Amino acid sequence: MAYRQGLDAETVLQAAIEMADLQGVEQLTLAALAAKLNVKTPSLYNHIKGFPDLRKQLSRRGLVLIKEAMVEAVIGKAEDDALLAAGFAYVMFARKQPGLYEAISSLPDYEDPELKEAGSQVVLFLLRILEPYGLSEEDALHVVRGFRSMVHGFASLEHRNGFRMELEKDESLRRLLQTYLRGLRIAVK
Amino acid sequence: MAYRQGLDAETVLQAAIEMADLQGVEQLTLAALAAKLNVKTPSLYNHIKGFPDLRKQLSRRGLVLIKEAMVEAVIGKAEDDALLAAGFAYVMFARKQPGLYEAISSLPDYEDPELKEAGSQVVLFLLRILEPYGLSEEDALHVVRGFRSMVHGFASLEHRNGFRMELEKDESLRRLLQTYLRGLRIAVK
DNA sequence: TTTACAAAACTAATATCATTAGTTATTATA
DNA sequence: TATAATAACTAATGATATTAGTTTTGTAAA
Repeated sequence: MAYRQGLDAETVLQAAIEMADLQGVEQLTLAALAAKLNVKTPSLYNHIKGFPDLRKQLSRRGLVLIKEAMVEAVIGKAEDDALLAAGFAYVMFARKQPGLYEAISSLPDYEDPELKEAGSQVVLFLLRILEPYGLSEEDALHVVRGFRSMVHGFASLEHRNGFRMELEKDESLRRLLQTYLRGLRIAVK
Repeated sequence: MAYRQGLDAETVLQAAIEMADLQGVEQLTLAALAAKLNVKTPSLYNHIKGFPDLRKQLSRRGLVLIKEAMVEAVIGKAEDDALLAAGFAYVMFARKQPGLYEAISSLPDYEDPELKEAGSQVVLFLLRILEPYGLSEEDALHVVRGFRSMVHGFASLEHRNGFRMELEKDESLRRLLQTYLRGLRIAVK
């Protein structure tokens, strides 16, 4: 009805994030998104390149935010404390923004330069936390892979209700990370 | 053209698996599947309930097969050796049948009874391997969650090219599992 | 052997998507 | 004030899954 709704790219992205978080990234369609924004579907094309592009933007935003959450969480912490905090921050993010997290983990094409860059930031952050451990570069990279596998696997399984037993989930995560870190200490020292 | 193509539910499922493994589960559509089977799309409905049902069947078959792969891998092995072998079998399965693995990890609804059952079989299998460790039931369940997180996370990241550094992937997986198992030994003994 | 029925394929139609082309109204700028 | 850029629109297209109804085929009963 009203021309000039006042939309811009960021507003569209925010609405998409909200919709993904609330109803799952599968339910995110341009049709539903346009309706939410009181606009006809084709109007969205003034602000996004298309559906795949929107999905990519979600992934990128998710990667940036999850890294920021980890950075915030490790303030004033080092070594095992920092890794534990970073791991919990990662999983908490997935809980709080499930749609955005789904967007990260169901990536369109990871070859995209912007996504590559955002992913690298996560890796570089973890490498910095590992510095005090005095690992070789190769060793540190293996640890980063291990850490990412643990937290992503945990968040992913939790998100799809993969943990159905009556058992405290935070405790499972704490034990997973601490058991790994304990093993790491022995390997090192 | 020819009536009576000789299709049945299993043939349709196999073709779907093949298509998912070859081109990714995103590319799996009823239209493409019907074309591959030399049949019109609506004909598929004689053998499947619909698209969501087909996806569910893929997930279930994947869960069954990945559990069988782990069972086969641990023959003649126990404790750490068995867990390591099971973990590698899990990841190898994801590499060999990427579409089927995607189907497992992008599950539609995990609340479905058949999927629940298939998932439980995986958990029960892991619990049996953990028996010799003499853990309490609660401890064992935490370990199962940890193990599943590690291998699923690793397979998932690897599948989407999440590991971009020049670094042997099998070695990363071996270190991840062994580091965790080492930590577990200390916690226990 | 013939007939009847169930099942597997079909055609046709609908609804929901994303996307593109072309149009109109609004805002900003020259 | 006039012009240009832009954000909305309508209309149309092609792909998708799904349903309804039809035709053909295979099988089992009479």
